[in-house]
Amino acid sequence: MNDETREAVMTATHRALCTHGFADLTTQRIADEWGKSKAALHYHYDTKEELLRTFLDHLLAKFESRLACESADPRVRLDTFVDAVFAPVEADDDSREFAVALLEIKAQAPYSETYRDRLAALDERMRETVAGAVRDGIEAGHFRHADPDDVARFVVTAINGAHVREVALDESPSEARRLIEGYLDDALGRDPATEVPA
Amino acid sequence: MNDETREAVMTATHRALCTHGFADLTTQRIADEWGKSKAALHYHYDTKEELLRTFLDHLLAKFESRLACESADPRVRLDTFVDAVFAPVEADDDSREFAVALLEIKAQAPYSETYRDRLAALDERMRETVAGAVRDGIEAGHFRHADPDDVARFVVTAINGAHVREVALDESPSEARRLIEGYLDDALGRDPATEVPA
DNA sequence: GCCACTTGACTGACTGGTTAGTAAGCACGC
DNA sequence: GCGTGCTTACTAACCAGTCAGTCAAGTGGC
Repeated sequence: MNDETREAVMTATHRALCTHGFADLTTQRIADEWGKSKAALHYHYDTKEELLRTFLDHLLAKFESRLACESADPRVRLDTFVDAVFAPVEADDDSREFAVALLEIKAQAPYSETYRDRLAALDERMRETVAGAVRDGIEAGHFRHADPDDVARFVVTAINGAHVREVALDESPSEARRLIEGYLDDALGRDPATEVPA
Repeated sequence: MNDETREAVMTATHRALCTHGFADLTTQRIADEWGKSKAALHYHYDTKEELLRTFLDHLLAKFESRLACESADPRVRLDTFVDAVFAPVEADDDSREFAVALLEIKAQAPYSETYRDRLAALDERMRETVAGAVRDGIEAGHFRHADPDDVARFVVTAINGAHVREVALDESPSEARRLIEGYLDDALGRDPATEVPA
């Protein structure tokens, strides 16, 4: 398949997903967004499931690339992580719709090993990012002593909670972000990083 | 409608929901669990939506009653709350399946004002329970000073997160419970309550 | 330069299956 | 005999996936 075609289908899937939600996402609607026929979609992807699997991989790869931060300062790495999680993707004006669709996917994870695996990989990546930064920050004397894995798990759990609340209660995530940052300050006794993020 | 009939339909809905999940919950499956025909359901409830609205009310009323705790000791009230949230309902051996279905409902909240309203009411109830206990605990000198609303919001957010993780990652909620209790100890400087929960 | 053929991308019409909701009629207690 | 509670049989809509065929862009032989 053409790279250009692939990208167009991924974009169409994303738009159809945001417009109609995961539960009402049909191959017809993806095809409509794409501007081609439903049969053309089945020409490139045998089943709807295969298409969605590809889409999810595409999505998580993009998100993981946003988590990457090479800074040597663990305080900067932690700040960048929180930014990456809470800031909407560039040029994506339906980040709210996307959050909705993502929660629908999370809710379907018990019925699909594919989804579960992808989400588990993403979760591990997030926890490792936080735990690594906390560990390095303690070692460097920036943070007070704490269990890095516990802090990471708690922070990511709170992020998961903020996600549900944004979707199910239509609550702005900014409140949750403030509380999570407050928790990090208390738990780690953070001194503010003076470096600018790389 | 008969009270007995109502209860039977609610139980059937609950079972069908746990067995098939929310996305695959059909009137036929509810009718099968009930032991009557699909048309009999439509005799009592005009639409599927009306039935589900009734079911959700039934469900949240039951959960709210579990949150009720009359103890005068705020430490006991807080413990009871955490117990109520994390302990599975009595005689409910598919609490995991129910958690799955509940997340599916949360994910559908953006598309249904009914669901959103019910979930918002439940959330407020939970936050008030925690905030009230924290406020009283501080006043009574059991807890160190902290913003009761902030603590409540953070705890409930973490509980929301634990819920997603249980469903999407198949993670036991016990780990999250430990972290939340640890947070409460740190944030409030809790001294253990010696009373037994009422 | 032209013809026969292949290949990749695609379309429109269709199939089989599933769904919420409806219609018409039946049993039974009062 | 009449309403309440129910059944069987149906409908209209919608869905994923299939299929036969179209079209354009090659490819090789001569």
